[in-house]
Amino acid sequence: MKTARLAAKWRKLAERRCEEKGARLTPARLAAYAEMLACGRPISAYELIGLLEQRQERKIAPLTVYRHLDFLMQTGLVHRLQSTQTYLACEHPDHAHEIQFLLCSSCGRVDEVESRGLETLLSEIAQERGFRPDNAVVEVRGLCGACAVGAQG
Amino acid sequence: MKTARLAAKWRKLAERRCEEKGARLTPARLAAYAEMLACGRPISAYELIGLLEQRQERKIAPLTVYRHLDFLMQTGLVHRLQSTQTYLACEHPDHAHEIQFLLCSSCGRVDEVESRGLETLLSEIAQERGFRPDNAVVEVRGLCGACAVGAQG
DNA sequence: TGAGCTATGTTATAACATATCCTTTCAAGG
DNA sequence: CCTTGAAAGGATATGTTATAACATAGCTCA
Repeated sequence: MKTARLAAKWRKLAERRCEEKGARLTPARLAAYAEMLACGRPISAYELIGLLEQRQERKIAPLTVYRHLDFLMQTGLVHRLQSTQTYLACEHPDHAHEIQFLLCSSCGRVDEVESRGLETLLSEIAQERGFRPDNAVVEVRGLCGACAVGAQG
Repeated sequence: MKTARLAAKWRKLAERRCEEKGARLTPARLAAYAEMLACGRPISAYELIGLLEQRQERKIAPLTVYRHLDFLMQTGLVHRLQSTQTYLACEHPDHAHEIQFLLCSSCGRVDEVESRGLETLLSEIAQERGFRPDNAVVEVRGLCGACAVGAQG
C-alpha cells in the first residue's frame, strides 16, 4: 500500500505504541498515520479520506477512516480537536498525558501544551464541587505569535 | 405562539439582554429560549426542533432553530458545549463571562463553573508562548457528586 | 408610502459520523 | 498444511449536525 513518506522515528514510535497495547499496526493504519503526520495540521476525517484516496488511487469509505482514527486516538498517536471536529497527529508522542491546545484562528496552526499546573487546578475545581474528573477538553482559540505580530500587536 | 412556561425572572432577563444589544426578542426566539430553560439539560439542535414542533404543532426547519440558537448565544442566554455538540440555557445569566463546564458522563448533568484563577492561568500559559487568546473551551467530563457516590466513590 | 433593515420561511445540500452486514487476513492449534 | 476464530477491512446505506441560497414578511423611520 502506498503511504506518505514517514521518518523512521515516527514509524518506530507507532510500532512501539502498538506493541505496548498488543494492537496490530496494519498497512492501512500506518498509511493513515503517515498521511496525518505529513499533513502537519488538523484535518477533518473527510479531508483525510481525500488525501488517502489521492495517494492510493482508490475509493475509501468514511467508516474505514473513522476506524483508523479511533485506533490512532486509542494508541495516543492522534488527537481530536473537539471545537473544530478535526484530527491532528500528536506532536509529543513520547508520553501519554492530558493535552491542551492553542488554536490560531488566522493561520490554523495548533500548539500542544502540557501544563501540569492547569491539570492540577482543574482537579481542584472539580473536587471542590464533588466532581470526579475523567478527562478534560481545553482548547484556546486566538492568534499565534506570528499572526499576532502581523495583526498589529 | 405557544411557548414553554417561563418564569418572569428569566423573561425579564432575556428582555434586558436584548435591549442592551439593541436586538429584538421575537416570539420565536423567546419560545426557543423558554423551551431550553424548561428542558434544563443540554440538548442537540434537532432535539430542540422536536420539542418546538411538539409544542407548536407545526414543522420547523433546522435553519430556523440554528438561527435562534446563534442569537441566544450572542446574547449570552445559551451556551454551546463543544465536546458534545449540544446547547444549554445559561444557569448564571446575570453576567457575561468565560465559562467552564463539568459534564457528568452518567446522568448528563452539567455544572457551569466560573473560575477566575483558571482564566488567569490559561492567559499566562498562552502569553508564555506568544499566543494571544480570544476564547477558551474548557469542558471536563467525569462523574458528578451524586453519581460518583453511586459508583462506589 | 416606500426604502431599507431585520427576521423568518423553504428547499436543498454540505459536512460529520455510524449501522449493518459481509469478506479478507492472519496467527495459533490441530 | 489446514481449519478456525478473532481482528481488520470493505460496501452500502443511513443518521446527525450545520449551512447555502434565495424568497417573503413585517417593522421602522424618513
